[in-house]
Amino acid sequence: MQKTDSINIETTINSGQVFLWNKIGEQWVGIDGQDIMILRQKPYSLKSSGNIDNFLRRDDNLEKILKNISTDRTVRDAIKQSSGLRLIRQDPFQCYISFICSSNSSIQNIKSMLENLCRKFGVKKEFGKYQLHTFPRVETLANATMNELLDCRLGFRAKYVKEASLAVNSNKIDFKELRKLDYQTAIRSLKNILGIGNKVADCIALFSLDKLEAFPIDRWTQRILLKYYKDIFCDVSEKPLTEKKYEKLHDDIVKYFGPYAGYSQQFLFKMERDLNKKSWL
DNA sequence: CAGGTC
DNA sequence: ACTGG
Repeated sequence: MQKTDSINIETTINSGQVFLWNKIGEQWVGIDGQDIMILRQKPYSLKSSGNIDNFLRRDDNLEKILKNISTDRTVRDAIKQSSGLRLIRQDPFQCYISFICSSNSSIQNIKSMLENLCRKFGVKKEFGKYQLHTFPRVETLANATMNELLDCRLGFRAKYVKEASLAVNSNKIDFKELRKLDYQTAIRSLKNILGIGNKVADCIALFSLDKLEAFPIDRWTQRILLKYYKDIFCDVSEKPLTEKKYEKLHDDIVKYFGPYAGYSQQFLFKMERDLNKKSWL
């Protein structure tokens, strides 16, 4: 069991995993599916209408995982810089829609799109002294019209969100089943959905389906690989990856970083964005 | 140009 | 191609 006080809430929220969070005074208030969470570092307090231990992956043997990925020097430095950073286990539907919305967008804009969806399709819920809209239910989003989705400023992602919601509503996508499948099979299934490519599938797999070998390769990850690992992954560049190059690179990455590669990616991503002074939520 | 995808 | 900075 890990120490409860070793979680750095701000670092964890501000690491590109979650978007529907706001800092109100000293508290971070966020939405995970139908749940509302209120997290505070000082004095330390974690409150949730749902299961906070599940959200924070308290079942992970963090000591073992960090020790495992620390064999790489750059990852070891990244862990030191962002101590208390945790991987989060998100509501799968929210995670799925969130990262479909993430394509070719900024963190601030992704947050805005998701807030619009919650305001329009979510249910008002009270928790503590706060009242906010939860994330839309599958059925609600599946029944949304294109115009309603376009009103949420989703742009070309509107049709992806519509199709993706219909797929879940019809059980073509079943998160409980995907969770049981191995990484490759789950990824293949997710990629059948319009709007989900390799990178988005990896984010969904890592942040909501317990696939710790998922290693989302985006622009930042490519820069990281080029900057720190060019001798290990020979043909990396800044150019967009083709389908096959992504898969080949991912294979090599898992061989190098190991079964907890996704944890490595999270620390590296956080480190490099902070280094370049990129803003979060 | 933005944590990509079709 | 949407959209916002």
